[in-house]
Amino acid sequence: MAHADVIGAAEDRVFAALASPVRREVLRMLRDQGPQPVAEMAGHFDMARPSFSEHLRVLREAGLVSERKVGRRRYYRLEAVPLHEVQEWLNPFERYWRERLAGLRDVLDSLPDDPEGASS
Amino acid sequence: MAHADVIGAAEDRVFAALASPVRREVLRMLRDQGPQPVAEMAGHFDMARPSFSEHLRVLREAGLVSERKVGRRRYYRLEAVPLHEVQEWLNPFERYWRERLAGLRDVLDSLPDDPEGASS
DNA sequence: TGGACAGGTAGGAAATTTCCTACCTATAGT
DNA sequence: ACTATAGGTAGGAAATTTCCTACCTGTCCA
Repeated sequence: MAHADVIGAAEDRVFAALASPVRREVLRMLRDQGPQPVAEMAGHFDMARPSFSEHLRVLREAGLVSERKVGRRRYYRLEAVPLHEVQEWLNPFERYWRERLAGLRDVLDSLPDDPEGASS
Repeated sequence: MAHADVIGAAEDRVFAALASPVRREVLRMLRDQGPQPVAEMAGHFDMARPSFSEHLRVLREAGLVSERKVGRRRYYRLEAVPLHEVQEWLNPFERYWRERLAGLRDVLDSLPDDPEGASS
């Protein structure tokens, strides 16, 4: 069935989009500061404008952002629903890291106090 | 401070590791079927052995799997804690997709019933 | 109507990823 | 010791990603 392939391809694009630190930072900026035009975001990155445009294209094709034209600006906006799909992918793993974190906490609790952090 | 860079680099490696459908599938297999030797997992992929080894290396360097030698086999095991860090990255976005999903549900509720799903 | 500005596309170089074949190492069994 | 098996490393081709400079389009404003 082709439907599952399309879903799968969409999932691939979302995970691939998140693989870049630049693109994750863009999502964070849109989350914390709301919709913004390109120049506002691009100013935070040491990168030529077309390179930044390319990152926006990857985010757009993953469905993670949308754009709205206002005059000669394009406001980009966070579209968070695909991130929900990522979380759903993660959910079945949760019990495994909870086990591990619980085990780690037990070990730490059994160590002598060391408020200064003597590691190194 | 170098520490944050190291943390950042670790986060990068985890997200980059998740970008491959093959590697996500490996994590799922280790989750659902427990620790397994390489051949058992590799059999599910149409890929030469060294290519699969390379995927395992990426997962190892991201801290997402560990290996334990038993005879001449190496059992790989899921290490889920880095996935917890992914979930923590995702958490601050949750309220945005919840808004969206709630909005979508309202729209769907306002549509006439269509049990057969008429979308082609 | 002519800049100037926002932001995209085109085309290409360099780096990285993904896959391969060939080969090496370590362990098990005879 | 010899051979087979598990799985890694080496080296390289092809595809993809990431960045660049140059240029184009659309909108605003004088």
